[in-house]
Amino acid sequence: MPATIKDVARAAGVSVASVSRAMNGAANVLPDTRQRILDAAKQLRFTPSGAARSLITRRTDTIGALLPDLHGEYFSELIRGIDQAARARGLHLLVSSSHGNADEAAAALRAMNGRVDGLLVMSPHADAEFLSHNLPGSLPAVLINTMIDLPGHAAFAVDNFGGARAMTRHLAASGRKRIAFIGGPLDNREAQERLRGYRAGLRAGLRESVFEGDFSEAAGASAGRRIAQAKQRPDAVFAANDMMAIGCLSALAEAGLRVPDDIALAGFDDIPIARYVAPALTTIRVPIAALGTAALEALVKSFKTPPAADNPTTVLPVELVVRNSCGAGPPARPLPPGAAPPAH
Amino acid sequence: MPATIKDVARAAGVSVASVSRAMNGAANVLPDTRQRILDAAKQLRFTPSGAARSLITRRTDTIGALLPDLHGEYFSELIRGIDQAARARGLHLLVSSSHGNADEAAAALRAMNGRVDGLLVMSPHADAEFLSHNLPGSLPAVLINTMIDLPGHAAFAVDNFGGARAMTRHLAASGRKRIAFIGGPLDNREAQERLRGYRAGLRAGLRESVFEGDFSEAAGASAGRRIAQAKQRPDAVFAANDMMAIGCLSALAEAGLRVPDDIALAGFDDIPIARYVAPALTTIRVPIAALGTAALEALVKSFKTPPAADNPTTVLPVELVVRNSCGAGPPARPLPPGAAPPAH
DNA sequence: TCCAATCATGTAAACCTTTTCATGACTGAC
DNA sequence: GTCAGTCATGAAAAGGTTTACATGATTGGA
Repeated sequence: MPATIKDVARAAGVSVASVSRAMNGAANVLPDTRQRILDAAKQLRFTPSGAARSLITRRTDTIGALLPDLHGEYFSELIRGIDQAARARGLHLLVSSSHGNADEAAAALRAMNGRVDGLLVMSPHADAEFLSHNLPGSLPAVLINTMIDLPGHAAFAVDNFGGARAMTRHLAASGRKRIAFIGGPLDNREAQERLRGYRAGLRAGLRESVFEGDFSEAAGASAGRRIAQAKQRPDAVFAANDMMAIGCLSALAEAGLRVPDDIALAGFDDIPIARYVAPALTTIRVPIAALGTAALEALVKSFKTPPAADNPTTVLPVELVVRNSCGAGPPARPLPPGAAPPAH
Repeated sequence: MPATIKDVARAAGVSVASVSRAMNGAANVLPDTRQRILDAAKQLRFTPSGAARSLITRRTDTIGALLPDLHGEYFSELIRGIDQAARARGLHLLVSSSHGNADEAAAALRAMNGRVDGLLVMSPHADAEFLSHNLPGSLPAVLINTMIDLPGHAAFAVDNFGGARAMTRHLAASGRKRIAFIGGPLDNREAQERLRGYRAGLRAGLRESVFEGDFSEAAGASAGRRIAQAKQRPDAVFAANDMMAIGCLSALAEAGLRVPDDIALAGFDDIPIARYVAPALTTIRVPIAALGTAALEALVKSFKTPPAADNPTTVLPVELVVRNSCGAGPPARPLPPGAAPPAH
């Protein structure tokens, strides 16, 4: 039974309207009265109820983020980008993660209604049909990494296709002949795009060789073991993300293969760990945090001016980062100091 | 202008009460009526307003987390533990981070009121006085890693002191004579405890040698440079967290020192990266995710039965993990596959 | 055939705040 | 001394939902 505005009003001997004014710093309240109210409020440990307040205000100062997951380096970076931009605007963050199926995701979406001013959506279930059915009516939303165009909603994505193609071409250009690919989950848009980029990057004459994976380190290790034993062993492995590349690296090492001498290795994402493994991982740098920031900023902008109906997805460019794991990197060198965020 | 329950009632030709009942699956509504209401609701894309609902229900199904930061491996792990436990109970997560000063933290605390059912607080500003002044009255809260006892609130912490003492003793036992320590932020409780543990672990005869740091990789590198040039160079470095140890590692390598041959190195936390650096980092494993889970579970429990007034902080045990960086680890070996979470 | 019980549905209060409008006191100018 | 204007304050509506209570219809038993 927390104190309400009424309790404060009674204690200060004024009306609730005056309390509201005093608490919100309205100009027209006598210094004397204001002080009496503030004292009473502090005394009673009064804090206005966010629910009641946003019911009448129609603002929550909160944005919701629907993410497939919360942990791991990738999401840590994404959340960092979102949080940074949100904080700069005094917005809070309501996160919701890991929806096993579309129904759960829909429920999460519904639960956000009335609690957030807008939505950031990055979900494997977020196809056009799902969204148009489940997005609470007229709640602004920005789509992340779903390669779909939903009229009235801004969308951001990373150039997964271009990055994967560039990496494949780089491996081919450095003389690798049999380039294997470890794929991500089949139903994942990003994984699909990366696979498509790999295929586009293979020059005529290079044979495609795809191993299945699911973006996890364990899957990378498993693929690595199969690759090490393949009769026609690949001389390069391109994993659809860094975590799989790292898993693969350990499997290759266990099998006695040297990276990059016996086999080149590359990843995708450039998560912080990529710099630290030995050999350091050649990868595609994805502006993960920038993706989050851009999405949040677009969302805030759409509060004022709803985006035009025809809004093609904004594709953020990626960058090839050559390190030692593909044999074309700089000579072995100490770890770069790096401008790292405080750990805790 | 999202549809409200009234719109649905009108469309279905019933009262708002019936709509509410139908939407919430109450038993006493005719199948025929229910279907009509559900159809109308779907047609109008109606989603109940969370604000209005929790205003009357006095439940939000959301828990708030006040954290000093959101990114980095440490918080990623912590959030993972919290999120996992929250999801299992159908709770949402409202996060708030990085409060430069106590006023900001207080504002964040206030903003949570009426939007959450309970609070997880881990903040450098969270001392007993701050909390008793700023915690919205009668909002359940659980304290994390603040070494303070606040009557009526459960508290969890990891054994920073014991862990640091164990690590220092381990280094001493393996023959190191001059063990330097890189400290964390001076105002950080955990850092203070770890320093205390370091001191307790130094046997009589070993001299204390503390370098300043702030938990960031850059600070670790900076300390590493100073250590490499010290006239009486230490033969072991114990960093107050892993990120500083990693920064230190790169500085030592740049200075031409071999780890562990010339100098041993140890960290604290056992963040995922620790396994991957070369040489792999000896460290103290902190059950970060478990800390989050335990805190959330205690919070949920306190909804039903408020904790007793005398609730000593629950201290979670830590574990010494010996790897190669201290010279006492297993011989160089391939990376362990590890049971890693999917990356994204 | 009538009465009691059951049950679907409707009415209205309650949750807590903000904000519009009304009121009345006071100021200052004529 | 009156009147317009200024300004602090209060009364009350509004926001969207849940729920206790009221109502009226239907059923079943006597």
